[in-house]
Amino acid sequence: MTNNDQHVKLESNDAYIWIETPEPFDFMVNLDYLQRNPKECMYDITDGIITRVIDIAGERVLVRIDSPDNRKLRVQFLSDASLPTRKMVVAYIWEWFDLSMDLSGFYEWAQYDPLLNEPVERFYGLRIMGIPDLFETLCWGILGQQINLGFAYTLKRQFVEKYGDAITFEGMKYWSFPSYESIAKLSPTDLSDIKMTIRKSEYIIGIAQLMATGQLAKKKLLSLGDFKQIENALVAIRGIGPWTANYVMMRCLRFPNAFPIDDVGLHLALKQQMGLGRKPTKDEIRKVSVNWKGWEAYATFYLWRSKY
DNA sequence: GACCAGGGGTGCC
DNA sequence: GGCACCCATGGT
Repeated sequence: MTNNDQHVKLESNDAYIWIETPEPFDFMVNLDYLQRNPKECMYDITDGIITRVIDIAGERVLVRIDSPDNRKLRVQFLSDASLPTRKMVVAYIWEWFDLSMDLSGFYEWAQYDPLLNEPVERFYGLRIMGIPDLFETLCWGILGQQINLGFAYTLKRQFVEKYGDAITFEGMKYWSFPSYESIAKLSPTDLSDIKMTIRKSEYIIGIAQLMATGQLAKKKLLSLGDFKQIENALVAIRGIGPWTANYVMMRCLRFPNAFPIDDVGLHLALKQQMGLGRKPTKDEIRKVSVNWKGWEAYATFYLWRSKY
């Protein structure tokens, strides 16, 4: 939580907080990823400036993030926040942009990989933009199961606007994700009016209940340590299969070797990069990903970006 | 009206 | 563990 202190100048009366980012980092490339879908409801991006709420243990802080030099992150606080809270907001942003990850080991070989050399050059400085909150990641993963992304964003927006809270600033609403405490109290039919299937409602409410009782928590998962143990613990939960487990380990738990191999987006990107004319089989994917050795999550993320 | 979409559960072998 | 089958719902 404090490993980023050395990169941050923090004084309580500063108008801005600056975050030094490690090489390689390209703010615009990461911003382009965040802007991949106009239906996104968890933040606004206008003229290269991100505005969003960051939830710190129930305290909702509205911030703006930009980067005049495309390298350092500039954070402006639009809500009053104590110094400890500001530090936690910075830690959140640090994690959001995956700034603890040393990418040199990835670029070292990826620039020579026949499927990755193009994406790696085109998106140089891209990091896996994560979802630090476990409940939000799990919900997003389940919402996205077996439906097109456009509809998934619609579902998320309806879910957030019905059960989340908003801060209004200069006429705009900025949302925070619904808490698992509030979702744990719902019954599956409560969500049917926002076009969520009963099955998905059951999954999400069940997970909210596991988190509300403390049986499921990010720290608890991470404390298991071993990759396979964490994956098994996730898959044991109803509604979480191999794809969702690896998706969560990739975007929330920050395992660079997480690999959602069943992902349709990955399949389509590989179809294009491999020039197949059809989606690759699982065996073909296993074959071409042998060299990705421990960087499967980053390989997947760059391939996702490549299919545009 | 097919077919597809950033899958998962269940039952069977 | 691997496989077939069912499940829902909006987009195209």
